[in-house]
Amino acid sequence: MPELPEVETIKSQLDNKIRGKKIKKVEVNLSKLVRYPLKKFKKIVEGEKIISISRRAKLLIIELSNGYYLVIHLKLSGQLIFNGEKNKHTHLVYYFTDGTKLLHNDLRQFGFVKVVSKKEFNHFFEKENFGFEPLSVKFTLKSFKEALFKRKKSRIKLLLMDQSFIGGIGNIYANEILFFAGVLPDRRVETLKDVEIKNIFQGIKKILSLAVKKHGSSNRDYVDAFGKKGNFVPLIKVYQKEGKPCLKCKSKIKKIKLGNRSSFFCPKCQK
DNA sequence: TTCAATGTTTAGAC
DNA sequence: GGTCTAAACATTGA
Repeated sequence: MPELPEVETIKSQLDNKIRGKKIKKVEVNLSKLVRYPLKKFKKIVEGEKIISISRRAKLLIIELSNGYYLVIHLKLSGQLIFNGEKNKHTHLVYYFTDGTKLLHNDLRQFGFVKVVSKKEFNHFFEKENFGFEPLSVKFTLKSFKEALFKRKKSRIKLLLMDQSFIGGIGNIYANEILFFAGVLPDRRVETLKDVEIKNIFQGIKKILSLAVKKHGSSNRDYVDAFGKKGNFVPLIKVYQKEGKPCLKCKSKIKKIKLGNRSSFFCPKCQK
């Protein structure tokens, strides 16, 4: 579940809780999550202080005092919980010198932790080739239009979820943004009118910032850094609402497959 | 028992 | 090169 709002929530909470703490020991119960030689990983992490926590797209970045960075992706079901209770999906535990700890859980085991040195850091993100950071002030209507112009044939929903186009939007928010904008998910970029592009742009900003404020969506497994669920689910208008009446016009919400993912929309409100 | 699920990557097709 | 699809990863719950 972690899309931008969920990762952003965890980032802010962890920044508050673990910045400045020193890692005494790291326990690894499922080594495939660690995309780095295990012995080296422990050597790099143990004994270091946490300098900062940041986010790029859906990645969480923990900066260590020795110049290394831990780059974490939660994929579908990852959780980072401060001082939580261990369970059978707890694959990593960072123990701090003050007696607190940070759990990394992952039911589906798709997530990962990578180690990146200061030297490799810029190169790493160039290689990842993330697009716009949607809540940044640098992401403007003008830059959005210019980028869209290069992807004329794409279907708009697939593009919103394309991390090299714009970073951080997943299936839930892509559906919600297009409902907000009144645009059908399978529309080709070249058919979009100017006002529709503007509405999509505003939808990106509005939906994502509202979802950050609500600490994200807990549809299944997502919890924040305190193990609590997010509060955006009651505000979801179309995602997984197939057959339910549209909140605006009472038409039945429809579902189609696009790029192997479910897309939900109101056939009357979205054109 | 079968299917779908929040994300990404890869292979292959046109 | 742009774009699309299916499959793979692992597990759960409907």
